[in-house]
Amino acid sequence: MSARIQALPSTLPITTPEGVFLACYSASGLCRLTFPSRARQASARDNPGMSSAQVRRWHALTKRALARALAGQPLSQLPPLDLSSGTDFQRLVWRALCRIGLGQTRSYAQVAQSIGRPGAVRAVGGACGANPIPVFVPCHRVLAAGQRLGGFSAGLEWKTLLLEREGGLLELRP
DNA sequence: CCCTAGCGGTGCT
DNA sequence: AGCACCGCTAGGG
Repeated sequence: MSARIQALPSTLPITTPEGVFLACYSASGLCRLTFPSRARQASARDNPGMSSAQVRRWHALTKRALARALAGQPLSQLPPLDLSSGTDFQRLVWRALCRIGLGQTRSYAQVAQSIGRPGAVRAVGGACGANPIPVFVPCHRVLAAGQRLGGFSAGLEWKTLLLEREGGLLELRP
């Protein structure tokens, strides 16, 4: 019986002025961040007492960085991001998103261009929607052509809020 | 504004 | 293999 201390993904809450986010950690880092939702998030807190020292350290970084992001400030140090859940294409897109700086935006077409798949515009939208770590992997900085807001799976209010906080806000047409 | 066609990746059968 | 989604886009009423 291997005393394999299985580092089960643990999900921990983060209380912010905007509501309670949930951060999920795998053995290799932050693997998911979910927006507050009016729907119950009660069950999501699995084993708060069972998180390892490392997870608690990562969580401290996540909390601080999220607070800064919501204030429109540059991120502080992040925990390692575990993006292994994605396909090759999705990870390619997510890496590209990480190169969009604070206060900047790109179009889905520009992102597609930047990863050398100029035709995969729509697929880029799909990959953005599959982004497991929004806010830190800034999928909200990708707009539709003509500075239109485009979509956001977690709800367009979040996309708008994040863009407003980052100040890179122009006028967008709904 | 609306509609349409074409697009690439993903997931389900 | 096929098919139906899509956070898209360009082009044409």
